[in-house]
Amino acid sequence: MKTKLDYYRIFYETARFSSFSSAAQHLYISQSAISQCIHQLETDLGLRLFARTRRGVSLTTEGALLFEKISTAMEAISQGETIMERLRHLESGALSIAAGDTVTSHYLMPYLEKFHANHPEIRIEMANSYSANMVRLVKEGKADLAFINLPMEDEALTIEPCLEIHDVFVAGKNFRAKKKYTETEIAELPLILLEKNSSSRHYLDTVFSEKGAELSPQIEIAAHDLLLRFAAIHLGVACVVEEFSKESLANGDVQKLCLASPLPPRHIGCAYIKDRPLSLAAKAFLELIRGGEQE
Amino acid sequence: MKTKLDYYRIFYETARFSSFSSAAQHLYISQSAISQCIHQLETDLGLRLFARTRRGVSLTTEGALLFEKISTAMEAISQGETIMERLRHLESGALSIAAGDTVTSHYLMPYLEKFHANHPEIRIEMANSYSANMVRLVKEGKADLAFINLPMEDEALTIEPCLEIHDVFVAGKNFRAKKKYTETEIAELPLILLEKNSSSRHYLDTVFSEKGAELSPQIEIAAHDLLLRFAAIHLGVACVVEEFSKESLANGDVQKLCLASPLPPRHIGCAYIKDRPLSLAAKAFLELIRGGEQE
DNA sequence: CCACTATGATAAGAGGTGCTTATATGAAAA
DNA sequence: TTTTCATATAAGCACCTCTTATCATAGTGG
Repeated sequence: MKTKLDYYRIFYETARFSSFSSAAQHLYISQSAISQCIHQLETDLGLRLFARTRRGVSLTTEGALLFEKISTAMEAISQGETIMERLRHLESGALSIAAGDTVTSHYLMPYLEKFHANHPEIRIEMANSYSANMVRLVKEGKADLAFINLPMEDEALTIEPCLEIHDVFVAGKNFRAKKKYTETEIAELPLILLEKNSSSRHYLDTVFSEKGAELSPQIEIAAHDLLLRFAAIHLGVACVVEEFSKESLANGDVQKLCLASPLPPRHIGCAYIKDRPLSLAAKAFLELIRGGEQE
Repeated sequence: MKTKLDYYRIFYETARFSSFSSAAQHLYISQSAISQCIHQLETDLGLRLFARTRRGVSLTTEGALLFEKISTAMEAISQGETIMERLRHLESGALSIAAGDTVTSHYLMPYLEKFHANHPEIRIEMANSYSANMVRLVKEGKADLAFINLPMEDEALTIEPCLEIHDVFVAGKNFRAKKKYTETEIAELPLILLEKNSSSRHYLDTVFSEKGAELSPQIEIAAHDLLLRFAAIHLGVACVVEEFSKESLANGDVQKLCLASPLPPRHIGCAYIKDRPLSLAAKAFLELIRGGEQE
């Protein structure tokens, strides 16, 4: 049971070549080595494995039985090595990312596209959820990376900010905006906000209540894009992320309201388990995000 | 592709134990050895295989993929070793014997029975045929041993006599036998002989023609046992092998005719390929035949 | 028929590799 | 803190595997 495994590889090749000398050539070792190796194997196993004939060797009944098993073993190992090779060159593998819809479509999309272009054979798995849930996915190893709203603290995670975002208030184009709004004035507008369970909303409420203003929106919805759509048709004033609203702002569907003191910027961060190496695919994707030169 | 295979075994055990130190204990080597080995593997493959955590290690995504393959490899090898072990102790394998019906039933049977009793897990395959055909089976590796009528010469075969047999003439119990018969007298009797294509018949013809007597049997048949049956019901005088006719002779169904000069003894021989080791099972069976002490 | 080639077996020796022990490092537990 | 339990690293040695060289045998070819 403690026979050198390397002997089996030699046995394998020798059996395939039916010759000590040609196997030796193929393995770049001397014929003598093969001879000794097989001899050793036969001694260890207590069985004759090869019948020595004038022209090379041939497997005995017992040797043939061993060869069956060793073949599958060697093939499995070879497969494993091939897989490792491919993994190393990112020609295979999987990338599992957890991120909210908004972040995915307005931020990650181009990176995903590029990553897929660079590594078309890597399967990309996206998981959509709330921040807390995404963190859980990462901790359970079900996702490599999670893109979440900061701030977020977790002992077990490395969290690095990757995008600065700005919360702005927008209204439809016919809305008559004042030059500047104070927090209190904003609070009096007919607001369209995200639902209370979202971290963005939670953040917003916190900021405003610190300024002594309570937000009581007329409309609460779950999707960022709908905020823009609702604002565009003058259902109210929405608080959106400027970076995720470029299109609507650019084509004039909505206008941005000026605040006396703009809301402090927030960050989108990328979270992954601290003491566990990222999969190569995840590492590569992270490099892409960071703006590093991709291989 | 030229990574030391032994490393994979260490990798395998380490992965199973999720710990360098416990794997080390289990493998009876030092923890340091494991550490170095895994490090080497990771370097060779260019991938991280284990995530080092506070309590032991765990496979990375890539490591898990490798482990799948290495597992099947290690299991295959383990199976192979088990098979070899069983073969060595004759707890498994096959024994393929070529022999004629008569030889099988009157000579080999008790050996086969004993062999099977000793090694119940070895499958016994019997091939029935004529001598020439049996020799072919052995040469083609389709039979380990062939039991044939001697003399028989073949460069590629080792042929060892294993049973001396005597051709005798027998008649039914009512047959009035003379004291002694000469060859010529025998030739004049109503003979029952084997068919011309059998080697026994060929031998008989040769012997008699050397004595100047031609045999022209009244009845020719293919099976030895039928010779006895025909002789018993007084259809004529049969030439049979004494050793294979003990029963009929003993219970008086037939009587043996005395010859002035008995026919020279022949031999049954066991033939096997000269320059190819016998399978262990065949070797063991041969030992049994030779009367050697079985393990 | 004898040299020549190709097979594997054997002997002896060198080199290298994979162990060992010892120590470092780091994090968690006490 | 100190202790404990994990892995990492360093240095050196012993063994084991491969090499070279030679032998042995048999088939091949001129």
